[in-house]
Amino acid sequence: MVFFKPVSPQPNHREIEPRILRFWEEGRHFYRLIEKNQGNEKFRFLDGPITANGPMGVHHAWGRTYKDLFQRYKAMLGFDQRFQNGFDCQGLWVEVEVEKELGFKSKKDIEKFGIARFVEKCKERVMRFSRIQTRQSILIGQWMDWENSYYTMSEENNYSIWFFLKKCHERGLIYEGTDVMPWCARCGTAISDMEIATEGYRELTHPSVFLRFPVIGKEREYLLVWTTTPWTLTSNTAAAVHPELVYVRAKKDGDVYILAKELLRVLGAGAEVIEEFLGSRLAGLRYQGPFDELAPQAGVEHRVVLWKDVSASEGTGIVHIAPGCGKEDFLLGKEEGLAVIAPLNDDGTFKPEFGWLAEKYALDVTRVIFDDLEKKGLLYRVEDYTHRYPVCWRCGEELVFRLVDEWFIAMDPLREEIMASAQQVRWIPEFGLERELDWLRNMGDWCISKKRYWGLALPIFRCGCGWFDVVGSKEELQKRAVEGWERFEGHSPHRPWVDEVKIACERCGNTVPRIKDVGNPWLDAGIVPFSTTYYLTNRDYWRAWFPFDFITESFPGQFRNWFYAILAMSTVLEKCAPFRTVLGYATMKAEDGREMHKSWGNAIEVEEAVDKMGADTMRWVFARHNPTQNLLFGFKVGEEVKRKILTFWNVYSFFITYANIDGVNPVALKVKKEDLNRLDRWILSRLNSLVKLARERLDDYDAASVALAVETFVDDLSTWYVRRSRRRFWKSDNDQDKAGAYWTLWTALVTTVKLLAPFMPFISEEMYQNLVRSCDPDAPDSVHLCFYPEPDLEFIDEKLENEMKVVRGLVSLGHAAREKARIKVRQPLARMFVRLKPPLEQAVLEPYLDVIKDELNLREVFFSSGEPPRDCVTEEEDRLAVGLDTSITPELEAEGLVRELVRRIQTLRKSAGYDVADRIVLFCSGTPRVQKAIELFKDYLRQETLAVEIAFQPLKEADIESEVNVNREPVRLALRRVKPNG
RNA sequence: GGGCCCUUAGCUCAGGUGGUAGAGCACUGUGCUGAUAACGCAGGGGCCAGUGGUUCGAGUCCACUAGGGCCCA
Repeated sequence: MVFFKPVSPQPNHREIEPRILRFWEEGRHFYRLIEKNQGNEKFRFLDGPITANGPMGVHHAWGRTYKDLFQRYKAMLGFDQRFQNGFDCQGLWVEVEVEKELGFKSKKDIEKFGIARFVEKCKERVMRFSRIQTRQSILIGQWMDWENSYYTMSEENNYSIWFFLKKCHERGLIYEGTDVMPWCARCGTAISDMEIATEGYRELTHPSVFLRFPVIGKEREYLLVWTTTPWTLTSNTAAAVHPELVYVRAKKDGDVYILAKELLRVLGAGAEVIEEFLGSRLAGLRYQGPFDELAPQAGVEHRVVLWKDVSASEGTGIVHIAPGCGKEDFLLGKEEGLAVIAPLNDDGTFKPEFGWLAEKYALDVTRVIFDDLEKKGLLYRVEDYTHRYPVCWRCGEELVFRLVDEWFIAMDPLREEIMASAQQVRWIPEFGLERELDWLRNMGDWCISKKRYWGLALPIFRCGCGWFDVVGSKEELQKRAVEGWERFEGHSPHRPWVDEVKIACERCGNTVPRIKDVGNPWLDAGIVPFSTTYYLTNRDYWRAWFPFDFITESFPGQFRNWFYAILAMSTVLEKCAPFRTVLGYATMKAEDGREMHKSWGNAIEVEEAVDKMGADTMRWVFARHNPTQNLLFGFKVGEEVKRKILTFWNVYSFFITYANIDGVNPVALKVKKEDLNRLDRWILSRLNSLVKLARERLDDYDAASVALAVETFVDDLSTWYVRRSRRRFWKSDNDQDKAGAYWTLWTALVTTVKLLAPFMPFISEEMYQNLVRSCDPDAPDSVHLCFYPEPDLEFIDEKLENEMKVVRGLVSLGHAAREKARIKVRQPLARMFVRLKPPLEQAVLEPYLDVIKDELNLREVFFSSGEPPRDCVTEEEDRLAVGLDTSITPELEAEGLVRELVRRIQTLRKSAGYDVADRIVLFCSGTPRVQKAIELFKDYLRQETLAVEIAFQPLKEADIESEVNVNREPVRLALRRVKPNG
């Protein structure tokens, strides 16, 4: 009886993976897994939300592999889990893409289109891509409760943030501040530090200008200053010098210039130093500003101030200060009480009061400013300057610095608490903690507002009288609403609907609208430890699932983003970290070591990877990689990994082939431990050592060590266990030795398949169905419903494993000696001498003699403490030496000849299309030498070729005939299949 | 300017607690031919970035230098 489905020589992922997906869908295995574990001890995983703003990339698949792997592992251990996936929905990134779809250029286009319609478009886009990402995730084998994914645009999420902000307000942490912020004119919004530092700089070349500020009260005497942002000169109110730096007055072409001595070279040749002095002497010096004729400059007194941050490494050592146009300038201006001029509208154009510059875009006026300075005689020199300049991380537009009113959460009072939370967490790798603490030490106040449309509606209501309050819930809003509730009711808490609601000022009684701003999107992602566990509406549920045991995300960026947001928000709400362990992984690059870019042709899409290499292969590439290192991903590494999988598949295929021939049902095998031979016990020891390691390493969230150990094990299984055990499967006796071999190989395969299930869910399911379900109807009907293997310590025998290592080393030397003597393994040899490495006793290796003799085709192996006989071919390594006796007797030669013959006949069997178990009649004729060899090894020949009869007369009706040379002897061969007759 | 990580064979990477360098790919030779559009074995190829230290002994621990990456200012 045949138990197993025949196996193709190679796994076809294109056929297997979709079939297994259908199998899971029809069998509802995922939901049955959840039900099976319900009520057990919990494993709490929190999914960091993926931005649902485009198709997923292969780098997402890396993270999803970890997420799926550890959740599957914990599920196989029986842990109760939520399996909730998350989508990040709100924010500028979505708006930018929708604007592109609609062909919009600026915020005006959005307002014209209508905020309500625009917001609906944003929602639609998110829904579209969340569906696409879900489909992609299923393709890579991720098991999640897809019907129950969370969306950060949900009411639960938005109102939870309201609650959080109210908590902050109760602690007095929320304030409106005026600050100079990096500003994207196209997007019309400030860009926060968090966003800018991640990917917000580009190497750019701009024209820079040296210009002169006339010193008041002096003829033809000037401060020489330098700037790379000419538009900011319109708002200059001061010039800064370093108090301890040496400055000079230098004469050039009849004019006198003041600048740092070290930078005198910018004046060019012919400058003559009149005087040297410290910068501090310049303090208070008054000068004429470059754009005093503009209305906003009226009444502004320009003077020199002292500033320690002035550098003498570039420019002139005198820094132009415009407190309305630069962050540092603004701080300095505050200290020095300087006038603040804010020149730009939110679209980056000059305000109307800037005369001839009005409505011109700040980054477009460089030329006209130079011309104007030239006309006024203030221009000294223009030169190109290359520097890292901030750009909008979403739309790529160059940023300007703009004085704005934004809302902040004060972080100083929270800094220590959040740091304490961060220290409660186990960071993998460990340096993660230092990174996070470094960020926490240096972080500024959290700018939470954005002057945009699609996002969290900040629940801040501010009255013209200066009073403001934060509303903490929908219910509170309804209770306090004095206007517009009916127009809002029934809508999601988004713009424009929520803007209809107005409350009363508690100070002056006026009707107060919500501020127009939406929230920073990291608030959305930061609240999910609470919103997804119903913190506000179901405390019992929250208590059961909070804090989370595990999160895993890509390190770069997340220290200041998601890790930061969830730590900060959880610290405010519960004074603790919301997760216990975080596994971080590095950055994915293309195979050529460069970043993946569609335009460079080195980007790989998820679908393409799944189609070409298979989801399992891709997952294995990820799982075996050291997560702290950048991963170079591509089809080359895919091919390498595929071959490792193929080795395992070949062992599986080998087992199935012979188990079917023998009609073996492994479950019914009665095998006692005494039936197992040394190789069986060896591979079972290796197997159980592997299981033990897998458990230990996975419990420590270390998938790579397990994957690499599995690869080593599979190599041992294939190239040593199976190779040395083949004959036991081929032979015709169905004895206990054979049963032991089948049982051992089956056990090794099934256990490994279960070990691999979290790593490669498809192929392990495929193999499990055939290896286990085919012969054991009582077994769970999916490998993912099985219990994860437990090591049987009884089988672990370190001594045996070490001895086998020596044996394999010895065999390796034997092969090397044969190689050196150029005698193929097929030719039997009489003897090999072995000199062991001193502490090793010959008795220890005695039991392995058969294995060694078989592998090297030797009659005898002799151990000795001395050197091997002189006429031997020797090989030595690490004080272990072998000597091969290469003399070939006629009898040995005859045996070699028959072996060669066997090989030829096997090839013929194959070409004739025989099944491996078909019996044959064999015709064989040749020289007397051949005839004699056959006579001598007749039994061997029959056994190996499954010949029921060896004929020396030509066959009638031969299936295949051939004339060959065997060891230079001509031989005629013919085969005929024997019809099975019951 | 400060902090963190990395630097091992031509390429991609392994190398707990310090004890005479490993794998896969590629290359060369070769074997097997009942796992065969596979597989095995063998070989060449590394002063483990450099320099100092600790140690009987350092790829491994410490310091510094150089190159690469990330973060902060």
